[in-house]
Amino acid sequence: MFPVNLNDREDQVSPQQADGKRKFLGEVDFFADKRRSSDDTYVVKKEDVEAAKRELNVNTGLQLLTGNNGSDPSTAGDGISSDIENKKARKELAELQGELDRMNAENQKLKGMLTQVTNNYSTLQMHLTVLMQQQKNSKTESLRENQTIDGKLEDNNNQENRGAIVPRQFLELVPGDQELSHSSSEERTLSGSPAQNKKMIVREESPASEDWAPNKAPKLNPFKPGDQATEATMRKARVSVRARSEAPMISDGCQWRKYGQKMAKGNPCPRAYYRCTMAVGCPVRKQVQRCAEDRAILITTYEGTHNHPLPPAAVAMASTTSAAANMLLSGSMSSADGLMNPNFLARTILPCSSNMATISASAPFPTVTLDLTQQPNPLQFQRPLPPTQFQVPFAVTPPPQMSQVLGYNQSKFSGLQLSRDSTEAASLPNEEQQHPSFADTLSAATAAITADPNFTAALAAAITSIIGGSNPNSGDNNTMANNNSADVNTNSSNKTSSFSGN
DNA sequence: CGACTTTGACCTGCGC
DNA sequence: GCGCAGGTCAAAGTCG
Repeated sequence: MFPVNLNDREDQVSPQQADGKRKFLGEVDFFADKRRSSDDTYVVKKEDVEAAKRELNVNTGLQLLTGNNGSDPSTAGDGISSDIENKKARKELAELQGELDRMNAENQKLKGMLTQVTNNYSTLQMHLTVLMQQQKNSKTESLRENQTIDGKLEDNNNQENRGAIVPRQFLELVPGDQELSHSSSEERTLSGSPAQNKKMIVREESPASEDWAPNKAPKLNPFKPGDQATEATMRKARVSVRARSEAPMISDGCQWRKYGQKMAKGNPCPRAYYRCTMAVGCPVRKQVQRCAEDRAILITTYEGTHNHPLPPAAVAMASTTSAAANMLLSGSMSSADGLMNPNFLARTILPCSSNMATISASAPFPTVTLDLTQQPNPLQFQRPLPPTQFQVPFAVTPPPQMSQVLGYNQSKFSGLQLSRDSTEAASLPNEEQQHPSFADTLSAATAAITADPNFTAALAAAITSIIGGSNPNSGDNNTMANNNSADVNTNSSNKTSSFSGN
């Protein structure tokens, strides 16, 4: 499959080694005489080569077919010996096939085990999340009591609480030092997802210690000077999600507040700027813009990492983007040219998807693009990319996690015959256990993305389960349909027509 | 009335 | 230094 330059390989051994190899392999050194007689001239006559081949009966064919082929000139006219060889070949073939069957069976078994382990891991993680949440709540209560007794204990308790902030464990893909640099002990409650039906208590940053700051102030984390560069780079790293959606914005479980809109050069559609409002001082921002070539494609670019607990639905997208950004950065930092191996990243992000993961090295920010618009349509593979982008097509294989994706928002896609994850599917009625072919499934998924922007978050949830093991099924659909009321397109595109000269 | 959006102005970085 | 483009601010407007 990979072209191998034999000459290059030959170059890797010394002449002495090469000579030894040739003797061992029974090869002929066409250059030996020439080398001996004339050190500088390596002229080989074609006749010499042919004669040498005849003499040593060198077979340069690959002989990949082991079946009996009567017309094979190499065996013609050698009846008895060819029969023996054929039998031997058949025997070897049978052995190989047996071996292949064994390996296939083992492979299937391992796949099943992997699926089971993944599911168990997800379940355990959810349990852990809930338990730690409860523990954190109780600690917060005790902290409040301690504060009334002795204010000096606050720091110690904060230290403890840092370890107890659980929901962020899925977000801890970034260096942990940016976590909770809060100086304020002010608390507020956030309504969690209906799935958890709990109140999540978060420490709220005072404006003075705000992690994120406007342009005028440095956007760096103030508490650990040594990691400012890391934090700055982390903030710069971006994850872009391309999704086909008629909705103005994909729902990712977070609350966003629009703080600006701008006409970007080269795109008649305006770009909207959103800031996460789930916690004061959350540095996460996102940009939403329609694709210039195809207005049905919504490009959402995330930047930064949440510094507060998130509902499961938001965890999915947040950890996906965070993981992608982190991997991008860790890779870019470790490679000389600032680019990591695109194959590695892309496969890590979407290891079993037919979608595209694109890494852009274009300045100023390293960007990972998760392209969820890719359909089984070969034309889409011809989409031109900027020269600084790599595009990695993935083999279409039906991953176990895919069923999680497809089942995530099943209620929204009635009639698609999608199953939940493998463990859940076992308990479903028969008609729900029927798995569609993967091609159908993929088409359905694409249709679902097109039909409902929430699906994008569901897909991200599954991606997350691949990356970090969080359970996308833990999300409640209701949390996905959050109160994002901003409308880049309806408002803006109407205005866009008046901006058309731009 | 509070939360949110809109939109013009401003700031910053970059290329020339 | 200047102009441009991206990004952000903040006052005004809108909405429930």
